[in-house]
Amino acid sequence: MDKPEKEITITDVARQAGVSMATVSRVVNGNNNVKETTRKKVMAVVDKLHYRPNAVARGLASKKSTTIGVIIPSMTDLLYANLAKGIDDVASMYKYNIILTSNNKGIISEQQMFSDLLAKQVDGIIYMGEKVSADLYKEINNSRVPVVFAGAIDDSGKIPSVNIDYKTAVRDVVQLLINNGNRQVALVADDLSNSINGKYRLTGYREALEQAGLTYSSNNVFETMYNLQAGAAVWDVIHESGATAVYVANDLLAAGILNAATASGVKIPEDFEVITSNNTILCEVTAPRMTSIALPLYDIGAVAMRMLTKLMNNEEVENIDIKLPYSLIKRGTTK
Amino acid sequence: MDKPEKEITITDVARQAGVSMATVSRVVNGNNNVKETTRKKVMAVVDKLHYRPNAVARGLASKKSTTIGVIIPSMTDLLYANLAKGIDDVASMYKYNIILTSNNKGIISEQQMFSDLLAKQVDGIIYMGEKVSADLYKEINNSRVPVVFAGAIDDSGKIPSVNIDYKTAVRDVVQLLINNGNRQVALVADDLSNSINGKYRLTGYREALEQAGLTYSSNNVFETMYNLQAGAAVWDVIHESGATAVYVANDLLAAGILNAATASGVKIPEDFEVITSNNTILCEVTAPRMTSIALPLYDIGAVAMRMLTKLMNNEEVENIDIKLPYSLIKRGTTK
DNA sequence: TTGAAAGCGCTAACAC
DNA sequence: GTGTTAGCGCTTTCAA
Repeated sequence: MDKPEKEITITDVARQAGVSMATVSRVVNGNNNVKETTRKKVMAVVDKLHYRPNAVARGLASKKSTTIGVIIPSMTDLLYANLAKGIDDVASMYKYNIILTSNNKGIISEQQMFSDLLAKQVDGIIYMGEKVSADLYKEINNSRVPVVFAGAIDDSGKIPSVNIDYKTAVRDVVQLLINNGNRQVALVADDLSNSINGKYRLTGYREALEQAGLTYSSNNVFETMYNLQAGAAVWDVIHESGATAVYVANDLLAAGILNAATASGVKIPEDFEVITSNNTILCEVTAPRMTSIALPLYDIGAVAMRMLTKLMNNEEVENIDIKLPYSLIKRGTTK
Repeated sequence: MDKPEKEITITDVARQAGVSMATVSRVVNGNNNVKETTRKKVMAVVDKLHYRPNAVARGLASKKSTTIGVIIPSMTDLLYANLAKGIDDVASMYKYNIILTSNNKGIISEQQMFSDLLAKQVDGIIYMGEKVSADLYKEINNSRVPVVFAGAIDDSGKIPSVNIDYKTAVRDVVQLLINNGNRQVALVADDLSNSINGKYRLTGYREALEQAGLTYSSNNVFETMYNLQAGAAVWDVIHESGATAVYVANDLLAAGILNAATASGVKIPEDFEVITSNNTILCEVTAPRMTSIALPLYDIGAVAMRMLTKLMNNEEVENIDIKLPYSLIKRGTTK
C-alpha cells in the first residue's frame, strides 16, 4: 500500500530525464521526430516513475478526448446489450473509451443525456433509441461532433445510421406464415409509435397481406407493455381473434405469448405459429425454441462504431444509410 | 443546421454579462455567494448563448471528473447487465457519468483497463469480475481513488464489496434438494477456479451433503464451458452419473441442462430437479420455469455505487463487506 | 532534433 | 459579493 503522495506528471519526467516537456510529450505520443537515444532515455524514466499521462489535461490541450458517448435505451435488454457489445469491441480496437448513458427511469431526457455527453467533450456519439424527439434532433444537428444511429431509424435521412431492412424482413416472414396456410396472422409489438415498428414493420406486414390477397385489419395488430406478463395476456386476445400465427416485434413478448399458448394446451407449431424478431438467447431457451429473424446485432453495433471512427477522422464515408443483411432462423415455432 | 463557429466559453459569458469569470463560475456551480440580481443576469446570458461548461477543463482545474469507471466481464451476460443497471441508476442520481469497459475478447487485461480508467481521471471505480489477478490487486492498492467490488469477492478482505452469502445460499438449496428425496445431487459451474464458485458455492454444497450424512464425491461436480451447448452436453453426463437433481451456478447453463433433460424425455421436476443461481429473465422463459436463488442483482449494483459515492466524499462507511439478503424463488423445476 | 512558451477553459485561493 | 490571478497537466506552434 504505497500510495504515492502526488500523481507524477510530465514535468517530473522531463526533469528527471533532462529534457523538455515537449520532448516527453513527443515520445509518449509516438512522434517520430525524436532521436532514438533520447527516446530510450525518456522511456526509462517513464517506466521507472510509472508515469501515466493525464487524459483530462491532454483532452483540454488537444481538444480530443478519445472517448465517445453511447446512448442506450436499456442495458438489460438483450437487443441493446448485443449492439453495445459490437460497439464496445471496435471502440476498444480504436482505443476509444465509452461513456454509456441509459435512459433507465426516464428521469433524464435523451436531449439532456446528449448535452451532458457533449459537455464531457466526447469525440462522437452513437445513439440507439426508438424515437427521436424534435429537441434531440435539434441537439444533434447543432452538434459539432459526429453522431451515428445504431439500430435506430433517422426519419430525416440525414444522420448516418446502421440498420437492417425491417420492412422487407417482416414482409418475408409474414409471407412465410401465410404460405404455411395461415389465413389470419397477428402482429404484436410493444410500441407502435416508433418508426421501426409503426412505420417499417407494420408496412411490411400490410404488404405481405396485400400480396396474398388478404385484407388488413387493425383487429389483428396488438400493442402491449414490454414484459412477459403482457405477452401472456395478449395471447388470450390473439387466440380469441381467430389468428393462427403471429409475428412479434421482440423476443420477450414472443416468449410470453409462446409460453401462454403452450400452457393453454395449444400445440406449437401445429396449431399456432410464432416468429419473433431479434434472435437473442431467449429464442434458444424457450420450448420449443423460437423461429426468428436474425438481426446481425453485434455487426450493427460494430459497423456503426467503425463508421463513427471514420467520421471522427474526417474520412470519406460513401454510404450514410447502411442496411446490413439479415436472415431467418427457423426453429420450433414454425412448421 | 447552424453549427456555431466556436464553442462558447466562460469568458464569453463573463464578457457579455459584464462580470468576471469567477462570478460566472459561481452561478454555474450553484455557489450561494452571489447576489440574486447578478445571478439572474448571468443566467440570462448563459441561456441566450447556450453556454455549456466544458467538463474537461473543469476536471483539470478541480481534479474531479464526476465520472466513474466500471469494469464488467460481459455486457451481454444478464447477470452483469442487471448489476450495471443498479450502478447506472444511482450513478445518474448522483450526477456521475460512467465509463464502461468490458473485457470482451480478453485482448486487453483488466489491469490495463484499470490503468486506463485512472488515466481518464475517474473519481472512483466499480469492479465486477470473477478473478482478481495479483497485478490487478497491486493497481487497486496503489490507486488513489476508491474501488468497490460488486458481485465480486475480495479474498484479501480489504476492498469494499457488495455480495450475498453465496455459501449459505447454496447450502440451503442443496439441503432443499436433499430433503426432497434426492440422494445424489450434482453441482455444475462454468468455472470452478474463481472464488464465488470454487470457494463459496462449492463449500456450501459440501456442507449440505455433510449435514445430511451424504458423502461428497468429485464425480458429482461438473465444470463446463459457459454456453447453452455445454449445458446440453453436460446433461448426459449428469444423467448417467445417477444424480437426480442439480444445482447450477448460472442460468444459461441451467437452461441448457433443463432443455436437454426435457428433450431426452425426463420429466421435470418429477424425475429430476434443477435449481439455478441468478434469477435472470431466462428463468421465467424456460418450460417449466426455473427455480432459482434470487440474487438482488439490481440492489447489489445500487448499493455498491452508493458506497462508492460515500467513499469518494470521504464519508464514513461503517461496513466494508456488505452481504445483501437473498431469497429462493420456487418455480417449476423443483417439487 | 529539441526547447520555450502560449494557451486549452475552468476553479480556487486571495484580495478588495 | 465580486474580481484578479495563478495554476491544473498537457499539446502545439514557433524558433533555434
